[in-house]
Amino acid sequence: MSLAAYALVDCNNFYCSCERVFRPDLRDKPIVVLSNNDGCIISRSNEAKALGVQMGAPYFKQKPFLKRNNVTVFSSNYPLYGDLSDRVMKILRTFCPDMEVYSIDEAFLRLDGFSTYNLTEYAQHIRNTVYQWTGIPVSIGIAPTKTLAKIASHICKKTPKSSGVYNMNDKWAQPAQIDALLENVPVSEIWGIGRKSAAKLYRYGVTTARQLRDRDNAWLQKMLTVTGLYTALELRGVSSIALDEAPAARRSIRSSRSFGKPVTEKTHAQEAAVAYTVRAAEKLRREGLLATTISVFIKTSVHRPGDQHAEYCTHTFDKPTDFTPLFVHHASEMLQKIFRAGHQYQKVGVLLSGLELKRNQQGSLLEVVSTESQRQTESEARLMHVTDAINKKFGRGTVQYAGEGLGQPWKMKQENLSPKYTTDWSKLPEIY
DNA sequence: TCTGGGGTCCTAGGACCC
DNA sequence: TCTGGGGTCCTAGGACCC
Repeated sequence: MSLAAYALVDCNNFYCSCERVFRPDLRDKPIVVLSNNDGCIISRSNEAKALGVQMGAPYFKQKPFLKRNNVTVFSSNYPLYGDLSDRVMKILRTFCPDMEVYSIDEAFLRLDGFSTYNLTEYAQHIRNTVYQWTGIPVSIGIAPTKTLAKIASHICKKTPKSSGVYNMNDKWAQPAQIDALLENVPVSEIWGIGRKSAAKLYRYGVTTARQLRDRDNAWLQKMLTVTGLYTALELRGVSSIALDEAPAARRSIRSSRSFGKPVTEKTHAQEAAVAYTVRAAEKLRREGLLATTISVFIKTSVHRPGDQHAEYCTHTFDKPTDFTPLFVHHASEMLQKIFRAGHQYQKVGVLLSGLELKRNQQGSLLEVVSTESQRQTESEARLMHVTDAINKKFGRGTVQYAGEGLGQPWKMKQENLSPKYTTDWSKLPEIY
């Protein structure tokens, strides 16, 4: 029987690579992409990594260094990354229909059906095609499980001579080689082992992937719950995390953002809560969903230890809805409740959950609907439809809720955005 | 002065029911 | 009003992911 084969296709430095598609002049130059609010560095080109720029480093601290070293800085352009991601995924699907789109820049392929192929060569071919058709370089790791495929793709990125593909299955027949390989993987780098678990494992002397793999099941489950056990099984080559080809429906929608500067006024916090509520509700309708609960949270900055307050509050509706004014009403009310004067708040957020498909709602034959409430529902739907249509056509915020406020002093910082690259999405097709 | 945003899953514990 | 075990459902909190 042949070995199972999962491939992880991982776009290299994805956001940076996307920016380079439109700026070929930056091909061998150091570049970075910043998070929202120009907060921190979330993508680095290899040249930037070589300079020692750290992932997640606060931009304000790195700014002089970046300037000195001629690093080109981009603010994130998510519509662009989303579009390029779609193109990459479409190409991958033509090579292998058993596919899980794992994130904006990663996909798992299940290559079991390709046993007559030389998988390494096939992966090379995939890689070359993606690069030719999109300009995005990818790394591909192949292994008997998803967790090992992740490791394989890491190895691949670190080994220049791998030329973009690393096939662990080739070595599977020589256990000593696999042992040696896992010996070199720190436990903290394993997919599914985060900071807390890594620290815990360290305390018990488990520092490498090989050591984790060789612990007994009961111990693993006790220390790391079943998810940790699955991870260890996967390291042994026993596939325990299945390919998720049709991801389950979304369960929640969140809209939250850090303020441009700390907020101390209740009205400002409330305006932000309303604005995020409006956005979350737009997303809800765009995806044809209804929500049964809305939550609002508020928090101070972790970087100000002397001034800490975080709280959240939830409201559940009698029946699922997508009506913005209703969300807005409850969001404001809850914010009033959790806001405490005297704190410098850093962030508020809104979460819609208990989601269900709107079309599953229609045609409830058992419910007795009065013509009055029927008419009410219809006019609500029409109102939402019209506002969404106007905002889509003329830009977000054309029709705005009074509660969002006009000045919006709490808004994300924009000063550092480089105007040239915040291109309106509608302009991009002209470039192509 | 300035440190992202949006998700999922697992578990423990409480409420409720029989 | 007391006694008991066990099941289900919900939620908050923790941990992880990109």
